[in-house]
Amino acid sequence: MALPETRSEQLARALEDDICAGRALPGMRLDEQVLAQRFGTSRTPVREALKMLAAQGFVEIRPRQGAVVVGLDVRQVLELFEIMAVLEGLCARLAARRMTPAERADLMAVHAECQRLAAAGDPDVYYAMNTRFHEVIYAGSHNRQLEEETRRVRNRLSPYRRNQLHQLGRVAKSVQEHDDVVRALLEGDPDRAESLMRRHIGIQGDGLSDFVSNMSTPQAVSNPPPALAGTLGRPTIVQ
Amino acid sequence: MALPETRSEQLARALEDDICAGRALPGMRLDEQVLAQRFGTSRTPVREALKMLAAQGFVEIRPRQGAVVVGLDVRQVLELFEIMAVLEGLCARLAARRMTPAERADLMAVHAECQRLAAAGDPDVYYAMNTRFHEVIYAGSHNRQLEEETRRVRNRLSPYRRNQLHQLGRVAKSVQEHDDVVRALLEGDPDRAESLMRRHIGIQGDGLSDFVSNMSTPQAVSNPPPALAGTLGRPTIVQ
DNA sequence: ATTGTGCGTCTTGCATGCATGAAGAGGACT
DNA sequence: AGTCCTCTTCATGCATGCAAGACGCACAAT
Repeated sequence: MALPETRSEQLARALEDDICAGRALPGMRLDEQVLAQRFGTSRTPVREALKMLAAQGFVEIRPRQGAVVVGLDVRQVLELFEIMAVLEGLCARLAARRMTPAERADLMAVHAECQRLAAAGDPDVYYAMNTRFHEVIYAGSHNRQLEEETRRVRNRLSPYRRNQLHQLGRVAKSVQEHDDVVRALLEGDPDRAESLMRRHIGIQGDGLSDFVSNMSTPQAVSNPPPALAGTLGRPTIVQ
Repeated sequence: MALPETRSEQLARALEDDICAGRALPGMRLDEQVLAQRFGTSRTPVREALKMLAAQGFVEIRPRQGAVVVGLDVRQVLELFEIMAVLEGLCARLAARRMTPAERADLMAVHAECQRLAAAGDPDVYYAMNTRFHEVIYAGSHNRQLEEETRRVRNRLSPYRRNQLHQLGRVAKSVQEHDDVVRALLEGDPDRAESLMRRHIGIQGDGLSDFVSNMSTPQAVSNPPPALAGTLGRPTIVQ
């Protein structure tokens, strides 16, 4: 069954992964030849992969000037968070109505695991389980398009979220908010589930200023509006 | 200033336009060579354009089997409408808080024009102005990412919306709903604006059954899950 | 010292060539 | 007759080649 995957798709996934995982930092130049050599192919599939990533907003291709990992400034990140909040909110709303008993059990299990890891204290380990928690809810929406869309926005934001949980008390707060969401979901209350999830994702009140001040951690070369992107945070040549 | 546009970008825009405008119907085969000839280029930029469109969900590329315009089945269309509703809802919410006086004036002008055209009676003419109405609200959100995202989903749905307004009384209803939204926007009531917009976009109650029964108008070759897509609505070879 | 000009180098954008794998036609066999 | 198999044909996936545009540097002029 395993449908054959073309090189360009493999490359696109690999590069997207590099970006999401923070191995390719915003502003980093993606040289076609270098990538081609790195992956042992010609430039053609590399170019196709870059085009795909560009179409999804992960990289920016300036004609005749090559591709760089998109660097979002504070404003753009906040914009994406606004989107993320409603998408995840919709996931929760739909999940409240549509999750099967098996999915509900799954949710509870993952949530319990989250609680356990939160108590354990390592934010990075918690982060992984936190991701799974949200994934369960995406799936629970029974809306594939929404699932993909939400995941895509999440991935675009991921370089900027890594450190979010390292703030003091953030993990505990996160898991508490999860708890509220889970309750609403299991009670089948779509309105409350949506509203709670939106609050959970949205950066509000203190969270906002905390986030903004901690942001620009991944050397965010602001690039699109000002035609600089190479003046201050000089596009590091990728290995 | 006019930044140079590469062939592949031109092609991508042209093809997306063909799809949105219904000139390229769902299920239609997009032959690389034919397109290359049609646009007077080699296959390379055509391939890159197709990859971009694939990354955005407009076409589907099955390895070694070429690209086809994505055909959405009823379920997928409804899924996208669910997304669309919250995205447009968010636009309205943000617009209610953020629109400048000039933008508000713009909104009123376009709305008035909508009312005029609705009374005039031609659904297709109204459709164009209706699009502008929504665009004004996208812009009013002052959230570029949201604007693009919403427009993208809208475009994906456009082949399936064309006939929606041809239903008896739909135009009148649409313009009435606009009126409610406008009122909430101008009063600066984000909650109401969002909620009204969600209802406006969402297909609910009668709207749903009406829509579903009228759907599958563009010969929607359901393709992704079942590996057929070529059995019933045989991929028409594009000119 | 700073700014403007010209050249050289390099990367990108696109064209072309070739091999692999898929769809279809035709025939043999059940 | 229907089914399976083989062979042919052809489109796709990828590699390579080539020209144009961008960047950097040196040098000259102010």
